[in-house]
Amino acid sequence: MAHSHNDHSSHDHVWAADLTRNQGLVLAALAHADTPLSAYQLLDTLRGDGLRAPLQVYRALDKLVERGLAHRLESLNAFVACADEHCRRKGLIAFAICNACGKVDEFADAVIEECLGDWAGVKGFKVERTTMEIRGKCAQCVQAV
Amino acid sequence: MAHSHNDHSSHDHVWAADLTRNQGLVLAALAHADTPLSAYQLLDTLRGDGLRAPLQVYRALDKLVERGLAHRLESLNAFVACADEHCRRKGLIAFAICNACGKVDEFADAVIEECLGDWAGVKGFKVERTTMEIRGKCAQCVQAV
DNA sequence: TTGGTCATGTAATAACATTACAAAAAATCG
DNA sequence: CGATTTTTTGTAATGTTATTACATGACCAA
Ligand SMILES: [Zn+2]
Ligand SMILES: [Zn+2]
Ligand SMILES: [Zn+2]
Ligand SMILES: [Zn+2]
Repeated sequence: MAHSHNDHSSHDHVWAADLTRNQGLVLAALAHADTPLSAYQLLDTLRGDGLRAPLQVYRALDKLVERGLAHRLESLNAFVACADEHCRRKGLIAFAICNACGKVDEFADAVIEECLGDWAGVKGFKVERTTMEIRGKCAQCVQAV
Repeated sequence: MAHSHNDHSSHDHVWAADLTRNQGLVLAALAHADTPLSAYQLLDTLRGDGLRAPLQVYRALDKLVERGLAHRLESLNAFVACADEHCRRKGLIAFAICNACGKVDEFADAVIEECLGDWAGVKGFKVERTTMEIRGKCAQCVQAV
């Protein structure tokens, strides 16, 4: 791979060892943001690191999402770093997105997943992927009147 | 309103009486489709009826979605007519979308909604709107090998 | 060395959605 | 009724998100 292993020295986390340079840059940008970022926001953020075209970002995002290191929020057309290193061992993931401050809370719920499994069993539907996004106001923003 | 009350004679359903012409056209197009349609697909479909610009479709969709007569599928950037005349009396709505044939099954699940309410209660999150979209294969397409 | 696979770079284009402004139609009210 | 206000419509331009097509370079293995 094209990964040169000398670009990540300033990062807080140990990235999956085999990320390419572009993937590492995108994941780092997502991890340091406190709200979701669109592909074009990522591109702007990373122009200083040599990224120039949307496709470079989209390709990196595809891989990161595929590996569960990042998630796409369909209702925002934006992306977040995975906030839970165990989320791949869990099943369905849900996101609570604050419409006021933009912060996202990632969580898993076994009961919801079970409900879904029941429904799918009855209907004969084969679930491949589930999007669950709750929009509203986080506790902090509710208090802030 | 601009509704002239003479355009809907051929429809199978009784539309909400106060739809405007554009809203009626868009809802009829969605209702007659057997898969979700994007705004631009709707526009193409309705060019013969005089629609020319994306905004005409988007405006109609906004109203229809606001009133619960149509739903937006975030993971497809597309829209469907509401398949359940009582869906506005229920709470959370989920959509099972077949990746093979494109058909969408709209359903409500009280247990999932309750889980969500519990989670929101604990977290102090004020839920405004929930998107739940299950992607996979419908029974028919699973069988079709 | 050669061929295969994966990642990258670049340009162009497609698909989805909104802003801004003007005009027409409908509802409201004295 | 006519005057006012609100809603809907029409149109153009623009902004945002995502993909296609094609060429190149890096790595690996036969
Ligand atoms: Zn995660
Ligand atoms: Zn908030
Ligand atoms: Zn519905
Ligand atoms: Zn199907």
